[in-house]
Amino acid sequence: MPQLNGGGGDDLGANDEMIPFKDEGEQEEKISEDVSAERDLDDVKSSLVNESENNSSSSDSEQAERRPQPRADAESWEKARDYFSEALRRQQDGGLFKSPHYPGYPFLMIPDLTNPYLSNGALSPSARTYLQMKWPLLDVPGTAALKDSRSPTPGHLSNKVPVVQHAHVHPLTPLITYSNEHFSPGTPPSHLSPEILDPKTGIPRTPHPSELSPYYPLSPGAVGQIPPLGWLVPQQSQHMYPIPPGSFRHPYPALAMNASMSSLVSSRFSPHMVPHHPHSLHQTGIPHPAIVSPAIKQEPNGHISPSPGPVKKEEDKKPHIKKPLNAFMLYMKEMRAKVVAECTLKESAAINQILGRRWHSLSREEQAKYYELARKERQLHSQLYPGWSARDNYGKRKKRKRDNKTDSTPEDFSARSKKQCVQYLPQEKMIDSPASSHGSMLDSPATPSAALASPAAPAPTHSEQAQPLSLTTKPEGLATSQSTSPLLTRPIPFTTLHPSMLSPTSPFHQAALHSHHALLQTQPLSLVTKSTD
DNA sequence: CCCCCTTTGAAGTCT
DNA sequence: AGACTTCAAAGGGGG
Repeated sequence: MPQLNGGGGDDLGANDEMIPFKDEGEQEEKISEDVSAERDLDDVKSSLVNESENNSSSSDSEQAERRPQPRADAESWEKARDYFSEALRRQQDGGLFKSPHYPGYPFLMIPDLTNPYLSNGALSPSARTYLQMKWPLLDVPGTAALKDSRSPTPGHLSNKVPVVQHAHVHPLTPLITYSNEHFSPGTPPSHLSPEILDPKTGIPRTPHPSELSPYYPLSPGAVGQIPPLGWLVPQQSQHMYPIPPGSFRHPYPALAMNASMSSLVSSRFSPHMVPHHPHSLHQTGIPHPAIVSPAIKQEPNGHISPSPGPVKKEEDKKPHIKKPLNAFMLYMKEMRAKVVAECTLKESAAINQILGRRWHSLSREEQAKYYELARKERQLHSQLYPGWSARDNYGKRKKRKRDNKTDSTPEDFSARSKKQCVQYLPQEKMIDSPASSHGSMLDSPATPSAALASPAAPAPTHSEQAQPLSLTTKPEGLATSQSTSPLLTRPIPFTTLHPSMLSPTSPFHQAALHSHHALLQTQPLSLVTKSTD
């Protein structure tokens, strides 16, 4: 489906829907402890949120305080800051960036930069750069109006991804993201090309034929717009991605990057996805993270073939293109490390539970950021892989457990996983739900967009269905148990909009208002419907 | 060694 | 149209 929201305002979308807090109650029962734990996490989060809301550049500093970074990084980081400052100035001066579309985006997402879990606690400067570069994607305004003046493209982006991106990236952009999970700890220093190391195995791999002939079904236009690999070059230093000879280097990769690039760099762009080998680069020179070479990726079979081995037959030809990440996934990637840092537990399942809750506790704006980001990713993905369909990946994974989840005792898992976190927690009162604290959920994506014909309309599924039902995955018992808690029915408290959002010029402003209203209107309905169950 | 678990969301298939 | 399935990330646990 074409993503027509080019227009933009609707991008934020997602607001109509409210995200119900499913299971809150149940979960609590199961994991009351967890709740408290969550609180703790929420604290962390709230602090982050504040930062973001303040939109101050303090975040980095704050983070720095929390986790002092290695000196080496400090320098580069410093530079980065300068750069951002500069960008910010431009933004303000030039007015190119009306108010931040995503006020929250900024610093809040950087979490991982200093996260000890990442890269052994020290994200290489390059990594930061990498992150910075990624950000632009987010910045891509859905609206043509926001386009960079330099942008050659017409204002109508229609269902095309705003490929043209702005050199001037939002100053904050860099922060975003995606973590560095790909920057595996112990990632080889600059001279080694991380991209050629299998993240899991750490085994250096030679560019695979499949990789060599990357398949970038980019539309001609898109391709043309994709700049050379300059962005791969770290700003501060060239540690990270060795650029093939001939590649041009731009002093400010981030600035030079356009939407396409940013997307390329986006979340899934793991270094290893970025072949340093000249051959591995597409003419565009831009690998996409979504593409996973069967040979390399430990896919379904779980086999990892470090060795390029035989040129994989057909499979190679058709690399596995991953689905674009959804908003929550993006959030997870970003926040996981943080959560992990907060808790001793490392089990992803447990972490994910927490993340799920935190997700709900996010303010609408915050979630909106991710929805937006996800939307962009999808757009980009669709552009990059026009013919790709989610269906293509069906069956590639090992068959998933058939919903037997019900039998599995999640409690077990939760219980034990939560405990570890609990230790940290202040054990304050266990609030019913994070939602209650924030007001919750609300943000579901895009309903508005849906209304607007946005392709990505976030399925209302969760928001609405989930509520009382506690959906699919949850054990039935839980679902049925108290489902209809007052909490769910609670009107949305969420009234706070960040000032920046209120900027008349900000698309977000409108979207926010729109969504807010929509939300208010819709919520009751959804509640009603749900509660009846 | 490989799947499960767990989360939400998107997109696919099925009824 | 609505319900249901699959997959996306992640990484410890367990068979």
